[in-house]
Amino acid sequence: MKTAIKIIIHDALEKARRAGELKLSPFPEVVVEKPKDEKMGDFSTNVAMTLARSERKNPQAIAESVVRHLKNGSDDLRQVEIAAPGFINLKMSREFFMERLRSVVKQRDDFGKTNVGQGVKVMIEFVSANPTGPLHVGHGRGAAVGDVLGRILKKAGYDLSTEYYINDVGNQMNLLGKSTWLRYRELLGKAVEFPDDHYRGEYIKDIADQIVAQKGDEFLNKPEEECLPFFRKYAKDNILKGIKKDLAEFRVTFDNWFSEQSLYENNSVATAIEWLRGKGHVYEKDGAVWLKSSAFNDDKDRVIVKQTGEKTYFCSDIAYHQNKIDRGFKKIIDLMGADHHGYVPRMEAVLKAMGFDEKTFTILLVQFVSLLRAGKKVSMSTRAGEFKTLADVVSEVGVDVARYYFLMRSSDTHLDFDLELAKKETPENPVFYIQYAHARICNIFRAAEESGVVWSSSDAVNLALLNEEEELGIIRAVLAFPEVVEKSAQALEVHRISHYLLDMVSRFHSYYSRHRVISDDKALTLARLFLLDAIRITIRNGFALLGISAPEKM
RNA sequence: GCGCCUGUAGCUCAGCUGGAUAGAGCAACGGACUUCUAAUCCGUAGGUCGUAGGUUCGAGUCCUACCAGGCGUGCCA
Repeated sequence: MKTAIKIIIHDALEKARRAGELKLSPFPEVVVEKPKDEKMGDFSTNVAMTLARSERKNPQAIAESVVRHLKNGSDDLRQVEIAAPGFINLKMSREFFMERLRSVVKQRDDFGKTNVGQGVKVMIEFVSANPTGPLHVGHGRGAAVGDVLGRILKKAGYDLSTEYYINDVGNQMNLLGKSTWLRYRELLGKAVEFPDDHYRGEYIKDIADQIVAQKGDEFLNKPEEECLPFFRKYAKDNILKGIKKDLAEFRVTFDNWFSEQSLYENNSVATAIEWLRGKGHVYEKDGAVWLKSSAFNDDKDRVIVKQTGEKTYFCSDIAYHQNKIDRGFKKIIDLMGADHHGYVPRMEAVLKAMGFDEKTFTILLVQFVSLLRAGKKVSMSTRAGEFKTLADVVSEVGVDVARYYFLMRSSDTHLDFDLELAKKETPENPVFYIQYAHARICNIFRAAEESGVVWSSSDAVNLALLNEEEELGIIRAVLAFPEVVEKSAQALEVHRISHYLLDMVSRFHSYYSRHRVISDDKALTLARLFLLDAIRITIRNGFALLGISAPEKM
């Protein structure tokens, strides 16, 4: 919608230049926004102010000149005003809005689609939690944000792939295998000493239990080294299966699950190191191999091969990202928990060293989640305290609520997730507020059908009857949806969608309480049903982006 | 010490990449169900945008310094 306005203003500027009134070098970027107060107009632009300096004229004079050329341009304009200190406020004709409202209903599920992405290949990697235990609430936030970001990017016209990187090698895997093996021995009556740095969770015992059931004491008298590979793999597979199940229930799916181990098996890690060595980005010191990341803005150089000959986690991550580049992704997004933020500069250094445009590599940090119950912090310790896994939270509050809570705040602020508040079906809980609007609309359609109204979205419906101030406000809000999607995609911010829906829907609730939709005035009834259909479509499409259901009854 | 995030109404948070008189929800107070769903709506009250400077026509937004909270600063992942 705003692009249409941009073009109109652009044309007016062009005419002003030809008339010799403005120099326009350089030609300014036209910024169109919505005025704070809807009474001032439907749109406004500040070009006159931004031009003041380069034109060496005062904004008022520039605005006057632009407006002169605006007036005899477009049928869509109803009124043009200049406001101090130089804003140009535009009011659009009714037809301008009504045409677009019709197109919302025609587009249905596609409403909100844009093409800012222009089919650019994007990879977004998220969650990527070690398969050493079930997902916790923090992972849940990352999962929700990553998943929704993906949906938004797709809607905005990107060619998107989502991926989960599985850290299935290295020290953590060894600890996992060892932990399981120890629990196994314990179950079979051996006295074991369980080290502090091993995985102590109950789930390890469950896995050991399964192994006992399947394999009996087969491993009891074998040496540790012979047992560990089996325990490692068994525990990993088991936990990974659980992670996949939890995510699926949370409505999060991935296009690809990428194994770290595969990078070793096909020699990618070694190849990556050699490649960097060839470029002179790698050197040896103290018996280890270092990446010269400090040459690319990192605080210091980083070890990629330890003295022991083992590769670090960072090392395979280098190979992994080289792999992403090789697969042709032009935009690479990594989601990480904020506790990993120390990792950002070195990762950026790697991408720079590999010659990848730094502007198209983004690490998004998702801040912590504090789980509360009625205002009191829920302990997140591994000890069998209160709810701590994602699955637990989901089963308590439901998927819709859980997702909404993770998505309602900007991801770079800490999030308080209060379980009691989340369960309340009151205005304190915005999910229900939005869902209720949808259910209400569906109910009106049911009532209309029951009373014999035959509604349609045909062009014969006279939208000019939508004259109420509230109606025009809602129409404007509905039509803004594609821009919200676009902005979310550009800023990589999911919470904009939640906030938008809340605002749009509150206009509907307010409208609902002031005006009846179904009345004896048949033409007006049809026009209002048309509007409600558009609102309903927008709620559904918005919820589809958030992965939240839109119930027809509540 | 250094780095990252945050600081906006009593509470939880927005603020559209620098625009017009800083906005919602909750909590408080007062109203609205004989109607298409009251899981709703209407009204009142609530502010030194952490502090101090700077940049300009214009700053909650940008730059600098400081204060407070969180996180990080491994040959862990």
